[in-house]
Amino acid sequence: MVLKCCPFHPALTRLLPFFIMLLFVRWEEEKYEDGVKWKFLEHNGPYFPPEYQPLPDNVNFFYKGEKVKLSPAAEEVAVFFAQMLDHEYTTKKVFRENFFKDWRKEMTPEEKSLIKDLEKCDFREIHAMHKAKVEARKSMSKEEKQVIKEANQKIVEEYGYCLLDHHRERIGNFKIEPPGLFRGRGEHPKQGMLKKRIQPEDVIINCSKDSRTPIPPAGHHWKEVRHDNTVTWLASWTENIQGSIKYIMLNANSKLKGEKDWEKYEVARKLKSCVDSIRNQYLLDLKSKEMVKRQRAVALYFIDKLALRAGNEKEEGETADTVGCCSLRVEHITLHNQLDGNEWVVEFDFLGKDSIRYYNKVPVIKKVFKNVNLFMENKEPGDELFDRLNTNLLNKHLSSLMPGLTAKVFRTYNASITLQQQLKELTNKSDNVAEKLLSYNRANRAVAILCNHQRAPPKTFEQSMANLQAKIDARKEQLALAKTELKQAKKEAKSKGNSDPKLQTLVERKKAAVKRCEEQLLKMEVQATDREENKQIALGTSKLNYLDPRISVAWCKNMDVPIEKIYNKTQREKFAWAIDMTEADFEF
DNA sequence: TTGTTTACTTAGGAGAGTACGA
DNA sequence: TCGTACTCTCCTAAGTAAACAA
Repeated sequence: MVLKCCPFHPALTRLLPFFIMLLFVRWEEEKYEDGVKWKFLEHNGPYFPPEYQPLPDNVNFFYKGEKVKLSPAAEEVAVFFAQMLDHEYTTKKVFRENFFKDWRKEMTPEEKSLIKDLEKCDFREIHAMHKAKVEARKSMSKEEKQVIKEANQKIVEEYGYCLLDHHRERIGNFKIEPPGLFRGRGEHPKQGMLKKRIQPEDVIINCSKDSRTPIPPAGHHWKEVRHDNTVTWLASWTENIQGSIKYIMLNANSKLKGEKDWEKYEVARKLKSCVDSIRNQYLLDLKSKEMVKRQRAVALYFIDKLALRAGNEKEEGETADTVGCCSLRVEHITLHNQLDGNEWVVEFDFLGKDSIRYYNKVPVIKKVFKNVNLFMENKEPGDELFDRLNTNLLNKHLSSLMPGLTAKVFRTYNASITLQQQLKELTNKSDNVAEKLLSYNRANRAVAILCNHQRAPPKTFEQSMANLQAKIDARKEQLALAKTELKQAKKEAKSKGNSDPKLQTLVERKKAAVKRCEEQLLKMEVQATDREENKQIALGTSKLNYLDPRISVAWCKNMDVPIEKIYNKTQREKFAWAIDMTEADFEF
């Protein structure tokens, strides 16, 4: 099939099998024995943020209106707070309390005994200095910006790459996270706490034995240097807020990540072939005598139909109160026998990952409805809906149905299959590229809605919408005028018996003007619709994480749409494997 | 069986960079 | 040419899930 539509020179055509083999090798070369991720790994270690620079003498902190010279450690933390003063969260009680508590830990005994009330602290000079710095950076000349850019380039060149099994690979996040005040998402109980500066003594380096070990910054040493080739990370450290481990890993365009991504979509495609029998099974399980099975079946029904996340249990008080499917509580569900003309409606209202609200009213089958009703009986609002179920149990069951199957595979599968269906339904080969792209975005949007990928409406949204509307109105007026002029021209031409060539040309010109106006108006109206529909929806997340790129590549090939129209440079790099290997007839 | 640790993917926001229209 | 609006990149938090420990 490659050959039959191949546009290459015959000599190249003969070489094609070789190229294909090369591609194959590039993406699927030497699978190592189980768990081994690499044989050779060399890098220069992470890049550390610059040391703290104390405030100049003319910038001061005040307590109860008195100038106070803070010790460097206390001053640095004060600066973190001062920099955030424009943000709403510095007004939040939890944030302020956490900050003040951690700030006091950095103070000298004298400072501690003096500074006892955050309300009496005046950070305004520090804040002003910070704002001035930001302003100065913005108004730098082209040349100054160029100098900074080149310095950054140099850092990337030195720390941004590693050598992994003969390939020079980009590192995703080669910089150690700088210290600052922690801002979790949503109502995070730890917001405002001090995120401490990471020292080389906190960092574990991972590289191969026979590589050049990264050299720690002068006067420092690493916490540990290990040689574990069953993991993909190059360096790690433990963060002080949650005590979780942070990793330095490869960029998404690396071979290792690419292979993993490809595998993910292959598992989802495998689900396609057995999803019917899995669905039949959980529908049967809805009637099971065992409560565990019925709960499992209902949870699976939600995960499959609504693309809910698994919902691991989390430690209370450590993070914002969010849930997924298995951790849903009674208070997140309202049942309606009848609602808006539908029977058996389940109303969901809960905060999911990143404290993004999930709100949905879903008509379900009667058996599911009755089961949920049963699960809720004799429970308090704060009780778990699925009290016999957890993600571990659910995934154990799933992997027994299909190797590699877990709850999150359903999200990938349903997202990708939805994109493929929507693209088929919405696009016509005869459309122009703009129309095809609108269809693509609509298909993408359908997936984003399914997965509940939201964003905050852009701050300038109302304004920019109003601007666009003003433009539309102006264009409408212009169109009305053009139409009147056309009418007038026609009338004049007719009065001359349609015989004056000059008047005929004028009529044609006016007709063209009307047409142009109508087209522009339509384009703007489409744009307005698109923007309005996209107000609170983020398309990027599904594109990057849930949609098999081969669907999009094949669609581009079929529709003669350049791949650059749907994937930007980073996305093309990440999906290079798909762009290389996908034919127009690819089916998810 | 249950809790803990680890490794990895998924996520939205901020700010930098770029394009586009007045 | 400038300002504004949109896009992209970076950042790092917040999930999932498997391995391991008790």
